Amino acid sequence: MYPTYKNLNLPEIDKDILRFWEEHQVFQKSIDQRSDVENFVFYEGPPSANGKPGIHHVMARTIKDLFCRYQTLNGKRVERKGGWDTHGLPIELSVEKELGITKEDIGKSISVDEYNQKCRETVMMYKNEWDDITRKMGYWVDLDNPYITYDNAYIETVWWLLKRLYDKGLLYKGYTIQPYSPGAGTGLSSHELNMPGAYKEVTDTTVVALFKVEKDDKSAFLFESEEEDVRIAAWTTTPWTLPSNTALTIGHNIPYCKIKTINTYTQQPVSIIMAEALVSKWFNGKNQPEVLSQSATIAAQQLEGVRYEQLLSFGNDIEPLLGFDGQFHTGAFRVLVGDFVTTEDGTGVVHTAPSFGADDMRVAKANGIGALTLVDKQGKFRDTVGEFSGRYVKNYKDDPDWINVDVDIAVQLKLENKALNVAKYVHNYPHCWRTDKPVLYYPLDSWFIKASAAKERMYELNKTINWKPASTGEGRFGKWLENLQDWNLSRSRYWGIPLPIWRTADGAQEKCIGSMDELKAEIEKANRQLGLNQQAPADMHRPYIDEVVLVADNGVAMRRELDLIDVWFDSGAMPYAQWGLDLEKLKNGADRPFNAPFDTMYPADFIAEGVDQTRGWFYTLHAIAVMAFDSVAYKNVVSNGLVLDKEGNKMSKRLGNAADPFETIAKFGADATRWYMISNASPWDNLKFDTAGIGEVQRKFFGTLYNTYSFFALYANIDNWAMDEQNVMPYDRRSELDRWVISKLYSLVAEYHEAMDDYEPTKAARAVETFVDEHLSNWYVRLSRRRFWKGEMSDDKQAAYQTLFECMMVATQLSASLAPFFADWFYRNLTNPIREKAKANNTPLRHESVHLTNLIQPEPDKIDKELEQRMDYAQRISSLILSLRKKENIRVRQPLQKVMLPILDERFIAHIEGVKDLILAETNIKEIEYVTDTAGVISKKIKPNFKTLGKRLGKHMKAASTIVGALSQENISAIEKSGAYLLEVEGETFDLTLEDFEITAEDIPGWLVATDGPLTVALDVTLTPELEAEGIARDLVNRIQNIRKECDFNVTDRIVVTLQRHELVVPAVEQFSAYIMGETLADSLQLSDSLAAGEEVEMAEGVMVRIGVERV
RNA sequence: AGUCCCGUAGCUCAGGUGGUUAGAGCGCUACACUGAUAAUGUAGAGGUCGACAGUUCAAGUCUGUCCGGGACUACCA
Repeated sequence: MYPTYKNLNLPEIDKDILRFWEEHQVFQKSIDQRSDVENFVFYEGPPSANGKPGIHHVMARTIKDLFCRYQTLNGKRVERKGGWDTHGLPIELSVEKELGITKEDIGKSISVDEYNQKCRETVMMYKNEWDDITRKMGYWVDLDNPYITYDNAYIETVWWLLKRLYDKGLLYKGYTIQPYSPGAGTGLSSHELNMPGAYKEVTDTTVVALFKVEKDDKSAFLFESEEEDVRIAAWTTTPWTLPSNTALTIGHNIPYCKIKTINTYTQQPVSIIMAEALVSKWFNGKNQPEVLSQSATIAAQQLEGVRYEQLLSFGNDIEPLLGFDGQFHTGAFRVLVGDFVTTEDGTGVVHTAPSFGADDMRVAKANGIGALTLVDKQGKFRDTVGEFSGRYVKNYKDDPDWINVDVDIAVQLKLENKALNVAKYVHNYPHCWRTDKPVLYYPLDSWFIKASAAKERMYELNKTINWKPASTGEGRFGKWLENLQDWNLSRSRYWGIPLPIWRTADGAQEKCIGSMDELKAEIEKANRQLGLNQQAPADMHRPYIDEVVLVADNGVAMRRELDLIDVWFDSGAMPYAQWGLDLEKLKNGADRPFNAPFDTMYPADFIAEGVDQTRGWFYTLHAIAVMAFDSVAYKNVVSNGLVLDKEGNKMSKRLGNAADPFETIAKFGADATRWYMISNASPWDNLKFDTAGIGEVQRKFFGTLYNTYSFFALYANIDNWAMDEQNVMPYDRRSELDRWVISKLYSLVAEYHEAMDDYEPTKAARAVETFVDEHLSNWYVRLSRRRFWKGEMSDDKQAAYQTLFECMMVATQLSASLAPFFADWFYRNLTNPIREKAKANNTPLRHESVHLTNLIQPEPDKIDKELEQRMDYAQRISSLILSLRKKENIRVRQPLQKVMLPILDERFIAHIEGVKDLILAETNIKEIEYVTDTAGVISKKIKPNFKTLGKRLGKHMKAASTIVGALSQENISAIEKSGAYLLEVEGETFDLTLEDFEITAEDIPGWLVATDGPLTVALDVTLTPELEAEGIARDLVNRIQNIRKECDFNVTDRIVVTLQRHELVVPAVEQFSAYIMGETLADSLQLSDSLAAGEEVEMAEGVMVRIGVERV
């Protein structure tokens, strides 16, 4: 017996199937039963378990899961090792929040040891939620043996990779300008700077400062008289950097000029140099100085090298900077030329303070300029800055009495005739996401990976990766690679992988450690040489590792560089670190000394994450693979878009519009949720998540499949029918309709494989949906219903059952990757009754789960495109006829005598003959008559074929269109007959053939006509008494069936019918009683003059007839 | 600021290489069907295809410039 259900309950199915999978270890079996020579390699991007899973994780993991399941069904072995990302600032932050401490407490009120211990505990805070959502959404991933980035074995592999890069000369220590948070006491990564809300709109005091030009040979041309006061104007939004100014930078192609004016603050005459394009911005406006005279254009080259007086001098020495020429320089107060200067705002001259801007540093180093760093790491002026000493440049201490030093500097400049303009300016500025204070750009020592050296190779290898969508790979990722900067690896933090580099105090000697064995050997060496008694720490984290002292070749002690490495390196190292180092291979100096099964698991065939990982995980995987092994890390990558709320807003906990994945799945089931997410839009488009859409999927797709099954089960149980896999009726013995749906089915299989192989899950899901809904349910089943309930078992009935079974079976397989629960439930409903037999015979349905079966493969010879074309005609013609019936208000139960089809093409007749019976049955019509144009009754419409004619006629097309449209019926007939036409248009002639026209039948005068493209039908709506009687007979069948149903009779119960003698029904009973009795399973049909019992039903408008129905 | 994605019916989306009535589903309205019935069919209303230019005989489709939504990246003075 096939199980039947009252209604479809997807969440309930989830639970049952989940239990089944776990009890029978279906996931494990699905991997084990495949050979490991047919690997499909998947990498899991590790989530961090210190945040709760959201609906967007369900999206990302659905994509991962469905391709892995597809490949499994397709015969591949797909291992899915899970992983956890355990390091990084978010974890540190949540610990600090929980403990109520700040960075400064670490090492004071809490030891680094305790702090890291707390991080280790906290990182798995939501592991249970993650495990739970993983199960409930049906994501198959191995969570029993995950890789964890804080494990020693993982860290050791990361060290090995770093050493490999180190040995290739790709690691270096550099002094660079980085975003730095004085409040937090640490540098910030670009990732942190881009956290939501980091960029805030702030109002800053801006100054156009005036730098007095020193008169010498170089600058002499700027002076018209001995006493002229010539100054260069430069704009800044950070006046606190002005004391640290050591240069001015101009742009090479920017024209400059000199303006004579009166300073509005001091009323003194002054000559000001700035970009010509910006003069109008600062002069002649309201409250602005007036231009007294303007010089001719001054080229940047003339200004380059001009010297000026220091703006605010406090007697500090210029700090030497290592120039690009390899020498240290202390040059200062010169005009430089840089490529980053624009005339979009400011004055076309950039105030340059090398310590507080990356551009500034670069241009200074290129030109032998030194620096002044007059602000310390706490964010306050050093003691040597006169009246500004000790003042915080921003309110980093939350001091209520804090006074903005920018304003004081501006005031001083005004008084000293050194300011052209002081104003408030609103702009976006990055803030530290932890302290909420503005970031400082500050020179810091840090370790870099010379990613720029591998830029070309990364770009080249990227071209071999299949990106979905392609634009992300070429555009966002490709462009990023083209302009690749070195990777800042250092983080001055506590909870992360320590940098494995030891240095002597003078930095002259250093050593990079690549494994635990190496570390142990080096420790022993140090113990011997330095007389220490150290042991390798059991935990490779800080603070233990910091205590290890190694020894340099010259016998000097070396200490570890205190930095940690960027957590992004952790995740990018997972292809190797998830397996760990193989000590044997390591000893033998293998190129890739990683534990098995690394060699068969690299690179990945497929990875997927959100598009926000493009420059995150996708990059770090690629960068490490290219730099360490000159390889790609993955061959196919799907980057999915965001999940937004239904209004299109970003989901956030703060706004309360974030969908809870647990709630959603509990309410709609995992499958409907998954199906909705994938079928609604391509995964790389943003999804406007609306649960109404899940409901729709539930009804439309799952409901339809369920209905189809219920229908099947109802009759299969009555007929005691079961699939006999070893005795299948050949297709050529099945009906046209059967062969049609089989053809459609295999067309679907081909389309499905193509889409899935191309990583286009949306196309695949939609194709399955269309088949199930339109072809299987709304055509095949609807037209076949009668075959299932009519009479005893026959070949035709067998064929119908087998065909329907096959369609459902394949639809299940094709749904299994995306809707794993429902598909398995469906599969088991269909196949459980024959499982034992299938096992005995070793036939395909022996598997206990659809996820253990072998996916149906495309079989081109089962596809009959001609047949599909025929059926398409049948469907469209039926539609046309039904629409005519509707228009004339003739119910479908009322038979009609005939329909006429104009024939435009001889092949058409053959096509229609094949599906004639279906059309006649569907539309309740007796016969089809083909009409050829010789009958002269059809009026036709003619149009030029724009595709063929456009190229030939070119600009005459418009005129030709008018001429062709005006052709008469006779002209059209002539063209059809001769197949040729001489077109004369605008003085030119063209030889046209039949192909150059589109001729359609438009109308048959006197008939009821409808058209759809090339198809036209004309309906004969004449009703004879006999047709009317037959119509009434069918109405009677309908009413009796309704009564049967109301009385809750079984489908197989036999009845006797008594009918009130009414003039409307008498002819029907006289002529069609056998038909009526056959249809309603009636043993007798009596007319009665006085029927008191029974039910009164309406036979026609206002005509009531009494019908008595009794079970035998 | 740069790079990329998106903008087609009230909503969610289709619309190879440009070709003349721009489609589907949902929703709405009306009618029909009724041995799949919390399903199904037919019909109707609903579109200046984000805007403006350009290329072309012909643009939803190609090019450019904007506008709106979003993501990522950034050293912006």
